[in-house]
Amino acid sequence: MKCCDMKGFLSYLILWNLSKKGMNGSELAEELKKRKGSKPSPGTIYPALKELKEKGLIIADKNKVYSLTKKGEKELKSACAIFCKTFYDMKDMLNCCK
Amino acid sequence: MKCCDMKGFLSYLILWNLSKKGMNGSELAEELKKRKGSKPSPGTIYPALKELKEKGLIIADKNKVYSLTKKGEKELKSACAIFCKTFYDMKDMLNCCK
DNA sequence: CTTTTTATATAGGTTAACCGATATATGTTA
DNA sequence: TAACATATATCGGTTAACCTATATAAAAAG
Repeated sequence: MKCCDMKGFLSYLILWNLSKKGMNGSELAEELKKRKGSKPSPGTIYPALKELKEKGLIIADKNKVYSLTKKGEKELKSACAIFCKTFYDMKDMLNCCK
Repeated sequence: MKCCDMKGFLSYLILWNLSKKGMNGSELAEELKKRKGSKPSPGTIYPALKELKEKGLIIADKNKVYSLTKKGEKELKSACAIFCKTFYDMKDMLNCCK
């Protein structure tokens, strides 16, 4: 166990980012870099997109710009609910690192 | 890959909870149940506590009530910073699930 | 003191999440 | 069109995170 590595939120963050704005794989990687500090590798981002697509949560247009399906929007909403319950006191966390 | 499973925050949440209040293992498990919905098993919680102790981030008193060390407080602060950077727009997430 | 319950500990195994390396496809410039 | 750059795809492997099952210790009840 590696403390506070904060893995496991890639798919969540992909859905979240795509809900804001349609993006292709590399734009998405840049977006994640802003959040995480390091850019996820192609071997991370494309398999993740593939799986989300196969699950019917996202779709791609001809230019491989991804966006959420209806199902994806529902999924994101429920994931947000879990997130918010888990970190119900996240506002205090904002103060913590000041 | 299992979408939106939100693993990987156990240690972070342990540190966070202990920073609020000293607790033993089973109290901590109850606290995590409130957040996650399901109670982490003994095989999850005690190895996690052991590792955090071995890393010098937490200490136990005679009654096995754990609290943060100075090092643990520093670690938590930096973990909070990472969390807040990664989820800088978490306020929007609160609205998302309304 | 004995029994029962509660708490803690640990070994072993599973898997989700991710990355490195590599290959191919697509676009861009000369 | 050739050379180069960028974007996408996939395989194979690693490991962090966690759980199940089981054992032991401690506390509470009888």
